Amino acid sequence: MNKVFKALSDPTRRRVLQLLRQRPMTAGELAGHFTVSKPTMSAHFAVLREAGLVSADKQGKTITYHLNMSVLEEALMGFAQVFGVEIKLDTGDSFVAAGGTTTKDV
Amino acid sequence: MNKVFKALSDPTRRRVLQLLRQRPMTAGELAGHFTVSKPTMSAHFAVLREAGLVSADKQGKTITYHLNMSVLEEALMGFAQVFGVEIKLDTGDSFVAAGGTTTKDV
DNA sequence: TAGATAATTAGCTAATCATCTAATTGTTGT
DNA sequence: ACAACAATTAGATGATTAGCTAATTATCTA
Repeated sequence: MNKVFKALSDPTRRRVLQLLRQRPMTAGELAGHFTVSKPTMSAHFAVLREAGLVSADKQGKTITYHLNMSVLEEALMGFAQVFGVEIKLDTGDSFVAAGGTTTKDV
Repeated sequence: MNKVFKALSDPTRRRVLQLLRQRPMTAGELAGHFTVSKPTMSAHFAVLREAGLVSADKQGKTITYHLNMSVLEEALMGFAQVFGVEIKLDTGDSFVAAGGTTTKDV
């Protein structure tokens, strides 16, 4: 869980996740959105991978990254729980609630 | 907002926030919960202060820190919004919702 | 097979960070 | 005024981090 927070602490990495929210992208495509060098981006990808926030799929000579939304959600859930913040995750087809010692129904 | 995430990226600081969730505490009292030196804790407090996550009240020779729940909530809201995660904050007397481009009522 | 392309790894540097001890500031009580 | 106490600031150190260029690996295609 610490790795997730560490990964999220960098603005570049947060923006990578944001980009991946829309659709999976290759490493090069992602790198094109930033001014830093490709090897630097590669390092950012590695941090995100190790935190489990993204997964890499190799197709031929390109590597496509996609967001692991569940890991992001779990981190958010865990964090909210610790701070007693009611959270409802809209996973697309259902809601899951977490947090709040006294569950106030809405 | 970057300062908030940076502040949250350290486990010690996250635990400080957790402790302050229950009740305000003095710097010394907080430091008592950790094995690191008081100056180190003081530095952690400064990071949390600069992120706006805690506020300091000086009473005589002691300084009492308290959690700025609203800042924490706003950070969580902003983050959730960016990732399209529906969030409901239980602020004690009302709920506030954020996130989700398509608002599914529950 | 050679050249081009996508991405990573290697190796380095400058900056930031968590930590420590020692010194300083400000407040209280005798 | 002075000693004790709470906390911070000063200054130093070792570790981590974000960034770069150059080199490497793996794949595709002419």
